[in-house]
Amino acid sequence: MASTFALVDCDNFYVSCERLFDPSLREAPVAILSNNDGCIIARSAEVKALGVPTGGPYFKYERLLARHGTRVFSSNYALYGDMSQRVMQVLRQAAPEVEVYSIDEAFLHLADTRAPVDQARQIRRTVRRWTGIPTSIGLGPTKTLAKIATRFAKRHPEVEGVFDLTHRRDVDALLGLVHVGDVWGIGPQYTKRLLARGIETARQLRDARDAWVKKHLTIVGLRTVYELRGVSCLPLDQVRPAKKGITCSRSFGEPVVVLAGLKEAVAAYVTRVAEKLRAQTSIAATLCVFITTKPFGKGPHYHNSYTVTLPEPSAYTPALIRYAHRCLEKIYRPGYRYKKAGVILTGIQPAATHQGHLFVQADHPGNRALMEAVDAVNKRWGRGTVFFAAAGTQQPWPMRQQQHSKRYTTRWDEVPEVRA
DNA sequence: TCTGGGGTCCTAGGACCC
DNA sequence: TCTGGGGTCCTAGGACCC
Repeated sequence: MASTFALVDCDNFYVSCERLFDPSLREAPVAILSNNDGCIIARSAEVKALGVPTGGPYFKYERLLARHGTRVFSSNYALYGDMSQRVMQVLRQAAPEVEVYSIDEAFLHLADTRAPVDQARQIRRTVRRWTGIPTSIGLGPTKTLAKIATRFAKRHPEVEGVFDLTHRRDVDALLGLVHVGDVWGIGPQYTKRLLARGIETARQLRDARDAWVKKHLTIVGLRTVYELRGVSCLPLDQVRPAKKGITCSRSFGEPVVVLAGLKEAVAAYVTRVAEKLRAQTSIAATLCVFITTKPFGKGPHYHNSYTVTLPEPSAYTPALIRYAHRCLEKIYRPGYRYKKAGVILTGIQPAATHQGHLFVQADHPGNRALMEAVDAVNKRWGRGTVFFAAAGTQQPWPMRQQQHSKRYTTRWDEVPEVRA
């Protein structure tokens, strides 16, 4: 028997997290900014109604938002990550099979296949009661249709947060109303191609010719089309696979010109990716560094990257910093105003199974013990308590984060206070 | 003049997602 | 003045091998 997918999607997740800990926000328009306070990445319903798009640059909308009394926050991932875990924990108790798809979404297979809507309502109530986070839930025979159902649930308050798209007749009618660019898996480029072909709705996409879709949208697009037809091609992935690449990159608050500044930034990013690498008990075989002046601003642009294969896969921060600095020296050109740099680790493999190289001692036991000690201290006392001198103490490239809320749930000194 | 063909591996680039 | 960051997968093309 074909099973039903449920997609649980938190409503305005970052905004909901902020509102949870500051009740004065509940009636106010709220917007959350990206790193560097550059873009608007989450909006309350009021802000959406103002026509402010996701990803819109903050400086463009700053005045409009202020005029409507919008409360604006820098993103607080410590808080959102922690709240996300709480929501997912509730879902795991409520359903036998759960795929955590993103920080604010999960696909489920429901235990009781007879009354999925009742069950979805129950899950929604429980998440709300135990975590305070509001959600919407869409049901469908495929993930792609469940996505569309969720969108509908969010846009039509009369369905009270749950919409069921498991019945054929409903699907047929609804797909005719969904713009093709709003289908999961159809981005701006594919939308352009489809519109040029006269395909404007999800229903037209569903009925498109397989051969044409495969040719112009690849096998990925064809899977989407099958999913729209009710043929499930994207299974529920319950176990999160180990990461294949780990990246840390940042735009600089102020452009960086000198090599020494870039070196400090890159060392800090290496520190971060190496932490993530060790947290999943892996080692990396390849390291890539990139620097760029793009994409905005006047003047000559320069973008370059350099990739090294390590003599032996490693998760040892000082060694990785050394190689990253060598990469940087290869690509650095003086005279440019660099806006962003990043570090990417690939060739990731489990630390346990690695067969050590006889003559390369990058990861001898002393190094591993040192990393374990550093990670333990930073876990206990907060990230960055112990760090490598190469990452600098001045940080000439600070992120702008001017409107940070407190880390209510993860820092003892920032827990909410209750006054009698 | 006429000079194979198929398989594998790797990488860069492009598309998508939240 | 001011435009995020971290991922995934697929394809095409080149290198290399037999």
